[in-house]
Amino acid sequence: MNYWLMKSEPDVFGIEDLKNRPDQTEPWDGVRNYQARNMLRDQMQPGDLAFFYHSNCKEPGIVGIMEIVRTGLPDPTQFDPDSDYYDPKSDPANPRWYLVEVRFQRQFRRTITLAELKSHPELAELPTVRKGNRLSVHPVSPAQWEFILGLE
DNA sequence: GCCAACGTTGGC
DNA sequence: GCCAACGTTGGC
Repeated sequence: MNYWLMKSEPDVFGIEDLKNRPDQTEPWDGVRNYQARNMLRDQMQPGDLAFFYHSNCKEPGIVGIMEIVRTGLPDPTQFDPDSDYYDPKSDPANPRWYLVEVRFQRQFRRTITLAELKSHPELAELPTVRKGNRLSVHPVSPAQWEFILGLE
């Protein structure tokens, strides 16, 4: 059982959108970074939990928790010429990009902002607060996970 | 295999 | 909208 943090732009897909899905479940598509892909494909397990992080918005930060329900699925958007995530170089016989399916678990009472995350020395090693880190998916240690839960 | 040019991310 | 940081591409 592992912990993760996954970023999404709320203007594109925010936690409200996940909560409002009929089954509160969504394929987490569009990851186009090899490091993040490797984690999605090789390390994530059903039952893992992930923080939902809102990026590139007015108040970036962690807004809730979701559960990883299915893993190791080829991302269909890579084969769709009409998709923003289309990748003409990906071979259907050997897909380049993968996704996991996530399910809404709960929304925090408030956003735990990036500024707040940065203010705690206990979180100095959290990739999201490290300078220059842009990974949209990354692991969270059990200690970091518990600490962040305590901030809510 | 190097590296310049270009593209993307994402905070501010 | 700016721009720093980082990733990818492609010529050589």
